[in-house]
Amino acid sequence: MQQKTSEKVVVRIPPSPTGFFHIGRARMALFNYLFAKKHGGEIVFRLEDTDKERSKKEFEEDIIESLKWLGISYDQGPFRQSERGEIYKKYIQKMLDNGTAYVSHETEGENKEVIRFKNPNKTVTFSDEIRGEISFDTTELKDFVVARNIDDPLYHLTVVIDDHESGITHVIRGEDHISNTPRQILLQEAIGANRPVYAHLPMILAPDRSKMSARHGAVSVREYRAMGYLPHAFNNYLALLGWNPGTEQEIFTMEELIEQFDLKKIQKGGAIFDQKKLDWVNKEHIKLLPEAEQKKLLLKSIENEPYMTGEPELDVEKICWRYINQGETIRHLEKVKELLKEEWTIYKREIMAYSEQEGRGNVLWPVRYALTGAEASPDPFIMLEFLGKEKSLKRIEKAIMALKNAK
RNA sequence: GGCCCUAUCGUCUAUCGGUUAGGACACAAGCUUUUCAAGCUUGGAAGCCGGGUUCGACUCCCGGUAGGGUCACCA
Repeated sequence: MQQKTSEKVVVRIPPSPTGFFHIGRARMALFNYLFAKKHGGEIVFRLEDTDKERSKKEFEEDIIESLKWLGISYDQGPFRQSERGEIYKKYIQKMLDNGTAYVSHETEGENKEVIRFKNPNKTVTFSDEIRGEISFDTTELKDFVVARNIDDPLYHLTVVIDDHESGITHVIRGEDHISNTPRQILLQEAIGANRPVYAHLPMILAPDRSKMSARHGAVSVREYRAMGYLPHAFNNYLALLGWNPGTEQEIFTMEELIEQFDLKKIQKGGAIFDQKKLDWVNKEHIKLLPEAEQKKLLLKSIENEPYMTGEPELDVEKICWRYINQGETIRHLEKVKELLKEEWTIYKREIMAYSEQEGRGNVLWPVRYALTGAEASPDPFIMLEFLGKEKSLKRIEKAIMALKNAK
């Protein structure tokens, strides 16, 4: 049965702690979050750790931390499937009793006996919010295994039971689950669960259009976090990967994302992750920050530059701007040196006035270059501020000496 | 291979039968030099192929091709 739209929306974020939280899962969590918030719904956070071999506490912590960093909160959980054995057992017993599952004697495999689903062998048709109607003939699924034994259920069964128990109304997940859907629907029918609304999102692809993996560079959220991206910018970019509101807006706050989000506007094809565009989105978000915050970020981004960690090496040729001669450059630097003796608000204004008069580049370039010895760096005033008066004066003096010696 | 999904600039995308096919990132050129976590101007760049339907298809239908997903006692 399809859920009534008047019902309260309940979605789930169900990662399995078998690896670091990666960008694909982050985007899936984001879309669930946006959808739930948009409709005033609830979010259930569930850790799918039935694979005892591969599930690790370390990964569980990484998932929780990553969600927190992204600002994706949840209303219930985290639940761990490993702690819900009694619930699953009850359902398996029920299935065994009503004949929708049976104990099967195996000739191959690890166990002599497993629990199989009694497949009614029919065609299952479900409606996907993004792709429309999808049909499968489930005969090829055979009587698939649903549990190793009554205490050891497998993925598809636990998913269906948990979704049912949590009253999940919308399953928003990756495209890789499309072919899992019919067997889960069969299981829902066997345990008497409602059918949620399905929405299968396209995948994030590597630059060669293959599946994203560690081979293709950073894939875990923790790595992007370490690289210094703003969480809101990261969410913004992830949201844009496969979705857009149909307008030309590209930079969104979380609130705007929630406000404008719509499952119907999600793309059907996979999308390549483009770090250059992420950089741009991040930059745009930085511009929205208060000036003090921007300076802090800028300072952090250059903390390892040679001119911050040590003394800059000056190339005498590069001190002068374009065709301005050395004598004139010395004169400009001497003037700036003198102006620098004033207080910050004063000298900034004075130097600016002086360079407007003498030609900005003629004055500002030598100053910036003297301070950093680099062709690319933040502007001279920012550098003056970061370096402090004493260090700045020393470096300008050094540049003047270098010019005089070169004469 | 079977089944399923998908297909517009290099990338992310708009278009929902009639547009010079729009925007953004990236790229190129130029300007600017408080410029490299700026800004401005300009430029090149796309409907996978073949059939239909229609007065008219990027848009609807069918076929092909390509890519992706999935076929576990993993999740």
